[in-house]
Amino acid sequence: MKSNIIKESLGEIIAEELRRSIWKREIGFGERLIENELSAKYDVSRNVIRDALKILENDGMVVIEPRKGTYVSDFSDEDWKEIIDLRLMVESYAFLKALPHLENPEFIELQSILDKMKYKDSVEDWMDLFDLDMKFHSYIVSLSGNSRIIKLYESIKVQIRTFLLYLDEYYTSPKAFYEEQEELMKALLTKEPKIVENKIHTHIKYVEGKFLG
Amino acid sequence: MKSNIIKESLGEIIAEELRRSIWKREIGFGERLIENELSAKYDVSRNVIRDALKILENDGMVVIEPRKGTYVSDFSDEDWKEIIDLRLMVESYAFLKALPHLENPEFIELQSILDKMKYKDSVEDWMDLFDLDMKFHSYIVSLSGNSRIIKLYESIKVQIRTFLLYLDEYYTSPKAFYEEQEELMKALLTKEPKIVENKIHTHIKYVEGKFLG
DNA sequence: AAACAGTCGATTGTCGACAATTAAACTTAA
DNA sequence: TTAAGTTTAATTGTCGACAATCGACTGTTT
Repeated sequence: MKSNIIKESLGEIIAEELRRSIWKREIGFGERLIENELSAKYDVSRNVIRDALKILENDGMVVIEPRKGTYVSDFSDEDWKEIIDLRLMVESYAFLKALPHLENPEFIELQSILDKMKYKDSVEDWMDLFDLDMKFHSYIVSLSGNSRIIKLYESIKVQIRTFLLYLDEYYTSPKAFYEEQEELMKALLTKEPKIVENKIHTHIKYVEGKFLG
Repeated sequence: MKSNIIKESLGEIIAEELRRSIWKREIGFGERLIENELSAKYDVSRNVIRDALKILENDGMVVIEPRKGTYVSDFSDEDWKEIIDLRLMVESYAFLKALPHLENPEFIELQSILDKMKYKDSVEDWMDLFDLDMKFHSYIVSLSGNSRIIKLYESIKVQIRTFLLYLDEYYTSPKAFYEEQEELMKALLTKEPKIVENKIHTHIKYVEGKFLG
């Protein structure tokens, strides 16, 4: 059997490095990124760096101003609202499309994620909790069956991840967050489109409301 | 006053050239694109070509297989369905968001597009008709106010344009198409979310149905 | 003949160098 | 002093060359 491993490109690796740097706050919002510096830092050619920056541009993490320079996105409240709205649009759609594919095996998978969340109940577990939350949502989107929407969601996830990172200062109750998730699960179990749509709507707006009022 | 013209990159120009080549059927679906050949043909470096190909990859017009090669997307019926679904998702959402911004000036703009469509009633005017249709939809999406969704729609438009191009063999009644559009306009004029949502749904599915059953 | 390994040409990936552009520092003139 | 023009340094855009990889072809072994 021929192996079908797609070695990811160097650019993609660097892009992931940069993403992590932003998430670790080693790189700040609005900061300018100099191709030469990154080239030296990661010991790859500027070409590779430029590839990486274009990848980041695609998922909205940086803004490239031709002939001027590249800057880490400086998200405004308006940006966050746009992102959350985009998420809401995609998830509402994807969840409804996923409903017919939700059977026992899928529910078991979802429940296992939910179970893990239950014990991440201290503030230190915050990020773990979010990662599990994203995994939960991501899994359902993947069941929607539309590869383009799944791909779009990957890009949204990067931005949501960034949003949550900066949200964590404002957020204090993992318990409440878990209960929210549990309610979403209950809604899914009914397999009633109307119920699911309403729940996903309030679920996402709930997080938005915490930060953006 | 400092002029703020953003000269578009060479890569973007080449990408547009390639798009047109595909639309003019000079390049076929599934065809392999050799960087060196394109580099020679357009008299730019391979670097620029690679930029262009990445742009096309982003809006789904080509598939880049790392270390293997780049191929023009070979859309299957399943792909077309995905694209139409994606369009439906975005337009449904964007139209509802646009409703509050639809006032007299906007309706006048829309009506003027509609008027132009009315006289494109022969089969030869087919492509003009589609372009006007896209302009109509695009204008409403732009009123949604979400810059990310507007950008996403730009990419969907490229694919829709490709779809319609290959649909035109199957389509024979500009008249019916215009009447469809007129109904959508009527729905918008009510400014009733439910009515608009239903109409946009049937409107898009109508086109899909013509081709994909 | 089928399965495998080795070779070779074509193609993509990566690099360093140079050109074009920008923004800042510096002059000069009113 | 300010405003406009000019030089300069830093940075991005483009290029051609070389390295790595892939797939087809060839020959060898069983």
